[in-house]
Amino acid sequence: MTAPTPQPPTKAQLLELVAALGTAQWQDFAAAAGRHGLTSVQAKLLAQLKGPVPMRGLATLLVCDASNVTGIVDRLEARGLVRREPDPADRRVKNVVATEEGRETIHRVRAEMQATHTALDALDEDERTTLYGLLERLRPGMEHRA
Amino acid sequence: MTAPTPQPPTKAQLLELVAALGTAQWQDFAAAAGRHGLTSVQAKLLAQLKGPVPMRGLATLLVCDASNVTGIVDRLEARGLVRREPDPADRRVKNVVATEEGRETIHRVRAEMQATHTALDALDEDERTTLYGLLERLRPGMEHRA
DNA sequence: CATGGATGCTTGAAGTACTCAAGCAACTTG
DNA sequence: CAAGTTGCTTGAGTACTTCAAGCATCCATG
Repeated sequence: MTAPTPQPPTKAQLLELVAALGTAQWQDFAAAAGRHGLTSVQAKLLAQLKGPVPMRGLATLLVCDASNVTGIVDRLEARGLVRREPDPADRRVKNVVATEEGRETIHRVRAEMQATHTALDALDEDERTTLYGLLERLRPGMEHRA
Repeated sequence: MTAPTPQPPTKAQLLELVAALGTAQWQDFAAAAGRHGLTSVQAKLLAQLKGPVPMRGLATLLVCDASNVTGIVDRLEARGLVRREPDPADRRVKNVVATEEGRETIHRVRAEMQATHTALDALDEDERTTLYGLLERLRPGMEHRA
């Protein structure tokens, strides 16, 4: 390992590789979600619900218009995977929470991302640590999109 | 760097980080595409056109139904960014090629992914090489989706 | 070479995702 | 309390997506 300095990849190559990996993981996620009757967008929303989140918060997390969230939550609610609860402190706000079934479903979706899990198994602990460190350094600049 | 063996991240953490990065890059791509009047899907299709590609090939590359490609190419063709050419060897096939304007457009979109470029600039050559190597090892398992 | 079965593309129907403009309710501030 | 702000929904319009059908062309077998 730590090979004898191979040709450093160009930024373009690295970019393409990251994109390819991201796409592959997304496909894996979408396929797993599909097996549970969810679209990838619905699953992604469900994945954000560690606790109660107001509609507006979801729009921010998903980087989309609030009116879009209404529809997605409508469909998830129709399936009994989430619930809208009134916010005790502000009557305008509706907090979305995952139901027990919702939590189980998203948990299974994550567990069933076989391609992704298998891929990660190809690395040992040290490599994972290194990778994590490098990726973390990549993150900051990616966050701040106006 | 190469810190004194910090806690190795769990697979879940690593997974989440990769997902976050993928999402950030996709947002960046979508925003850049939007500035040129393209949806992210249209831009993604355009990005596949290094040479002539039959409709069916595009469906395979984008992992979607062939009938879906018809619509996307229709809209790109209406904007003059791609062209459908008959295949000399098989009259059923239509090969899609990017026009000069199409090539320029996708080139600019890539160049304008500022957040992504800035993020990659945070790494030096050695780190990029290491990262590339690790990500490449991740790829194989991600490819084989039925 | 005729015919039956693939294969490549398009169309139409139906549902999801997405944005923008408007509207209503509720909060906040002067 | 009035005016402005914020949170959510609705409605219109477009894009994306799949599936089922249909047409043209290719290919293999007899």
